[in-house]
Amino acid sequence: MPSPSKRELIVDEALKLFYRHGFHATGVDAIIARAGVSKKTLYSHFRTKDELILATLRKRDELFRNKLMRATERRASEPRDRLLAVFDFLADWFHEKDFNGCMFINAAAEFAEQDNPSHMLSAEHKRLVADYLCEQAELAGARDPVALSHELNLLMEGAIVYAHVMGDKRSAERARDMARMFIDRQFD
Amino acid sequence: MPSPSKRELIVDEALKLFYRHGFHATGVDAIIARAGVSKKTLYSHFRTKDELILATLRKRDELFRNKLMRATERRASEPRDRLLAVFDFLADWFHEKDFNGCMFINAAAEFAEQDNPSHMLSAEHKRLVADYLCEQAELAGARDPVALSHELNLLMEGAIVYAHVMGDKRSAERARDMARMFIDRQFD
DNA sequence: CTCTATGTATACCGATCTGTTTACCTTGGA
DNA sequence: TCCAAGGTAAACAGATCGGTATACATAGAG
Repeated sequence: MPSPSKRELIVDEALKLFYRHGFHATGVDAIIARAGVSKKTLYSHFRTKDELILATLRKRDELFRNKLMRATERRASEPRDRLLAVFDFLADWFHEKDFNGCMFINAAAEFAEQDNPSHMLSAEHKRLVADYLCEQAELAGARDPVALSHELNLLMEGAIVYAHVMGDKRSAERARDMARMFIDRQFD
Repeated sequence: MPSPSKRELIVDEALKLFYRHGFHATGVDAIIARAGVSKKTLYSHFRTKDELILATLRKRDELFRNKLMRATERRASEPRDRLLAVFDFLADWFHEKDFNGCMFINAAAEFAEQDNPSHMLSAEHKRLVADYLCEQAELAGARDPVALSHELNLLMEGAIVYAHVMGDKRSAERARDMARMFIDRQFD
């Protein structure tokens, strides 16, 4: 049976390359070269490149949401404060040297059809982030947690686009200021 | 000298294909086939595919901003109302059958480096849209037109991402409701 | 020691990519 | 009528694509 560490190695390198250069622009040859693995090994773990892309997106989803949850829970202990702390997490993320936007927005751009598996997985990721926000909003005792989570999520997406397309990293602070209005409105 | 109508034909077909399938995934062979033009003709008008991509993005920018301005000015005569009408334009756009997100967000996803010409052109497009919003905010007599235009623009980007990645077309209405708060705040 | 599993390295497949070249056609103007 | 401009169709070049196959190395278990 295939060694799990090889598989992980491949996914990790694919993650970096897909995120930096895009999915279509990254060939499997580049991935195996960086992973130090033969092509046969790659195709023993993944039937096609598309399957590798899906595995990569799943790992990215797991890593990203863990990072988001850890960061916000480290910054703030009260759920209501965590709703704001999400935007501090964004600010840090935007300033990472290899920031290249949201990988799932990028994936949806390259796999435009709504029924494409990679596109669907991207939508699922966004839904899971919104679920986390909703959960925190509930814990905070917001009047309408669902509506609030959608508002905050929409602000996050806007900030990410601003930061990536226009290179304006202050968008995290702007979105944070905007978010405060919607949070406060839930607790008057 | 090359006939202008041929060039236009090529750009128009490239626009459709790039928007629908992405830039890397669309080959020049598909473009010339759809345009009914020989490869030599394409390369007499554009030195490389990248140059064609840039010309395509320039045309998209022109078409999109004209459509945005016409639609908002048709819907509302007062500048302050136009700021809200932008989100009605978004709603209509999201419901077009060939809606595939914002072509410039998609371009920035495929050409991730900030100094890539296509990425820079995408940033410029976003800046020009923000300029239009700022102009309308000024005409409306907003207290801080620059800040308001950034807020509205960020809401627009968020709504677009929501609509494309998650397929949630109601995001235009949600963003509109959110926008009202920031607009009203400028005129108390 | 030997067999088997797992891996590497590499050649190869057919398709497709961007871009060039060749040969031929059509059309308008002097 | 003839010529040049601008076009088409198609072959071609060289690289790269995703994916397969072959040959060989290595290491652990019996």
